[in-house]
Order: sequence, then C-alpha cells, then structure tokens
Amino acid sequence: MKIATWNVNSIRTRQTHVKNWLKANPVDVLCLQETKVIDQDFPRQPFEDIGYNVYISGQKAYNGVAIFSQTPLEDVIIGFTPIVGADKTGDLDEQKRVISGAINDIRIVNLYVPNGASVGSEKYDYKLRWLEVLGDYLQQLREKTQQELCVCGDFNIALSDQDIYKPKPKTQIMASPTERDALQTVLSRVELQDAFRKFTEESGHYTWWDYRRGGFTHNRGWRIDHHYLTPNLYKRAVSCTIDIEPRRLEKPSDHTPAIAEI
Amino acid sequence: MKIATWNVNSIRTRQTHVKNWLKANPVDVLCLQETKVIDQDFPRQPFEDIGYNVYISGQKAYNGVAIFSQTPLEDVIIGFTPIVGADKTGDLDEQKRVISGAINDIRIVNLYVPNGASVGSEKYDYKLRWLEVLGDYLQQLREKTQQELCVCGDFNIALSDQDIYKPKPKTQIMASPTERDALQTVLSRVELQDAFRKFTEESGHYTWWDYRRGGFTHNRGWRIDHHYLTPNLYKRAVSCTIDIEPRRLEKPSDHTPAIAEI
DNA sequence: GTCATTCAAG
DNA sequence: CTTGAATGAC
Repeated sequence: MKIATWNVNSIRTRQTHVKNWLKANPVDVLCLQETKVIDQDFPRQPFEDIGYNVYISGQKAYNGVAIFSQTPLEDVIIGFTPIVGADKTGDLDEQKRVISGAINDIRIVNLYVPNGASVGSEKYDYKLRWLEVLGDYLQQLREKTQQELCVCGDFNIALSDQDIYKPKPKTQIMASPTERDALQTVLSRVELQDAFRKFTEESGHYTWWDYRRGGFTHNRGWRIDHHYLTPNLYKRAVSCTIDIEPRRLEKPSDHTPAIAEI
Repeated sequence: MKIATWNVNSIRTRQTHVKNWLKANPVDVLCLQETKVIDQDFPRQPFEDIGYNVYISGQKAYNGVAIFSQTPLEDVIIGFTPIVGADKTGDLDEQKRVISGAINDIRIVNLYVPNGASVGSEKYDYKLRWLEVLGDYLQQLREKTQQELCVCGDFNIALSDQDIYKPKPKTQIMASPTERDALQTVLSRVELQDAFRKFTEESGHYTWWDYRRGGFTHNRGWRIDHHYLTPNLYKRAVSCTIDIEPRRLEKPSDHTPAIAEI
C-alpha cells in the first residue's frame, strides 16, 4: 500500500497538478494539507472521477486537510475532539488540521501541524499546546482502535539538522529545540518511527522550499513532511521517497509529495 | 490609416491578447484605455518588438491611457493642462485619462471618459465637469494646432438608444440625458462626427458587454467606444468597424476594439 | 513568493 | 464578473 502526503497550498489552485500527479502516481492514499477551502467548495469531482474516495475537513482561507483513498476509509475521525474530548481539545479543533481513517486496521492520520510563526510568539505556544494534545490523541487512538498507525502530513518541524539545507540557530522556527523535543515526545509516546530514515541516511533530501528568495532554485530546502509508523508497520515498510517533480511545475506548491510504501 | 481603440482593462493582464490582436490586425495606431499601471511598469517591450512606438500616461490601479503607433507620434500631449492650463484643469489631470499625438497633421486624441458611477453621484458630477473641460481642451487644441482631430476612446456614454441592447431609463448611467447632452455639446463645439455612423445605421453593434450577469452571452451590449472625426477627416473615412473576436477569448477585456480607417 | 480575503471600481 | 491593492499567513 502506497501512502503519500502533500501540502498543496490550496487545492483549488493546485487541482490540475494533483490530478495529473495521481494519474502518473496512482497511490492508494493521498493525504493533503492546506487545502484552504470550505468543505462545500472542495473540488471532489475531479478526484472521484479517477477513482478516489474523498474525505475532507476544511475551513476558509487557512489550513484544511483531506484524504483521498482508492479503498473507502473506515471510521473517519475529524479533529482531536472525538478521541480526547472537548475539554482537552479546547480551541484546537477550530483550525482544521486533523483527519484520520482506517484501511484493514491500518489507521492513517493526516496532520497539518501549526507553523508557529516565530519562536516565543503566541503562535509558537499554540504549536506546542497542539503537539501536547496530539500526543494524547495518538495514544488514545492507538488504545481505542488497537490499529497500527501511519501518522503523516506537514509537521512544520525538521527533527534533525540533517533535514535542513544548513544547520539553523536554536531560535529558528521549525528547528528550535523546544518544538523538536515536543515532537520527539509525541513519537516516543506511541513508538512512532520516521519511515524515510529507514531507507535513507544522507542529508540533502527535502520536501519544502520557501517561495521566497529562490529557495528551490538554490535548493535551500527542509524535510518537514513525514510519515511516522508504529513498530509493526515500520518493519513492513518497503520504501519511503520524495518526488521532487511537482515542485518544478509552473505555479507549484511550496511542498512536494513524500510517498511511503508498506 | 487605421486607428483602433480598445479599453483593455489592465494591459498587464491583457498583454498577450493585445499583442496577438496587433499581429493579426496591424493597425497604424492603437489607443488603449484602462491600462491600470504606472508608467515604469508598463510592458513596452512586447509592443516595441512588433514595431510600435509606445506612448503612455498611467497611474496605479485605475485609469491609464496609451497610444501605440507604427509611425512615431509628433507633439505628444498628456492631460488637459498643457492646453487649457492648470486653472481650468483643476484636479482633472490627477486621473490619467487623456493622451494625444499627431501624425501628418492628423491629431489623435485618446480618451478614457469617467464612468460616473450613477446619475446624481459625486462621480457623475465629476464626469460632467470633465466633459466640460474636454470641450475647452478640444477647441483650443484645434485652434492651436490647426490639425484635423480623431478623438477616440472609451466615452462611457451611448449617445443614442440605438447603441444599447435595450432602451434605458433616463436615470441609467452612460445613457442619461444630461451626460448625452454634455457629450453632444463637446462634439458640436469642434464639429465632431461619429465615424461608425457614417457606415452603419442599424442598431445591435456594441463594443462593451458587462462582465456581470452574462452580458456577453446574452449580447446585452453597449456601443460606448467611439471615433469622432472633424469634417475633413470624416469625409475621408473609408470604414469603421468593431471586432468582436477578442471579447470571445479566455479572460477577455469587457470591451472589444473598434477600428476606423481614414 | 504565493495564496485567499476584503475592498473599491466598473 | 473581473481587476488591482492591501492585508495576513507561511
């Protein structure tokens, strides 16, 4: 089973790119982030036309996640609340960043982790709060469903300096020790491991390049889109790759897809 | 000599349409309105590349006029001020709506007449004030230069009900009696005549269709883009036509070119 | 740099 | 309905 993740930075603007990519790369499951559209305006048809079931959780202008799956998903869960409860979730489900569903007792969790703006900002605190609840969510999800987890999406965190074109100061958003630790804690709680690093140890592999200052042209990239797998899935994983081609297209997303095969 | 007028509703957005149209219709002179760009950002090169001299008077976001001419223009005059003086012009040259130049003692005056919003509004008063100064401008231009005039552009006035898909109430902007009278006064003062009506008497010929409510699809058009000629030029005119094709393109301007041959 | 939104204009 | 600007986000 091939599971891809792609922050598309507006599904309406990227509709053609995504459809063409799926035709050339007919993955079983595609997890999208930053769809930036309310559910009623989501362009389902083009993807249903090529055989995908479409599951979405969107909002106006910001965030928004979706899962496309050739096999219908079982037990689709939107947001943290159904698992951890409204008390623990607080305001965190106002932003649409979490959707999950299962295929044959493999649970796919699609995340768009908050960016955090800058270290120490209000948005950074929000990111840290969000990651804490994410830990609760994954742990309870695991306990309740007894399913293996494939937790993928745009994490807005490069776990290691290896995942960045150049080591960054500790104050750099997406690379600061505090957010790295927060993510590491989440991973430990559910025994998640980075699928990409099962197969590739070198640095220089990225999934995101800033639109600004020719980030892509100069290959100043970050690997911030990940697949994290529970032990049995991790053992079964046969590949995890990044397809840079979509980032070369006209009017691309700033992210490119990562694909895990299990 | 062929002189065309075309409100392009942003020259940057319409660059390809205009260039392709000129390649297929190599008129001697093309008068543009609503270029919507400051002079330093005007895309001169593509038009110079195909043999046109480019004369512009633009501003940010709104209005803006330009003349493309295969023959260099003589004595280019921008705005009312050089002819009628700053006192009479007042604030009317803040909006870039007037540019003129001569070829062989034929003076081409390119106008973007204010729209006027709605009858009785502040903008309507501005339109009427503007038309009054236009009369002064044309009269003095005529006297000073002793040139024949081709006054063309987007007049935002349909002089007769024949020029509208359906007769309109007297309160309808672009068809109200007061603005029609104001334009008629201008024409009388300089003995200008409508080139189009030398050749075509039927109704049903339009140069503008509102983007809203499928104006073009339903052929709910207006003829508001005109060529007005002084007597000797009017006598010499051999044709005046409207080319609807550009209005059919993808992402068209709401106006289409009118072409007079003298 | 790119996107969606809101606004003003037509 | 389409455009450009201004904003905020990333």
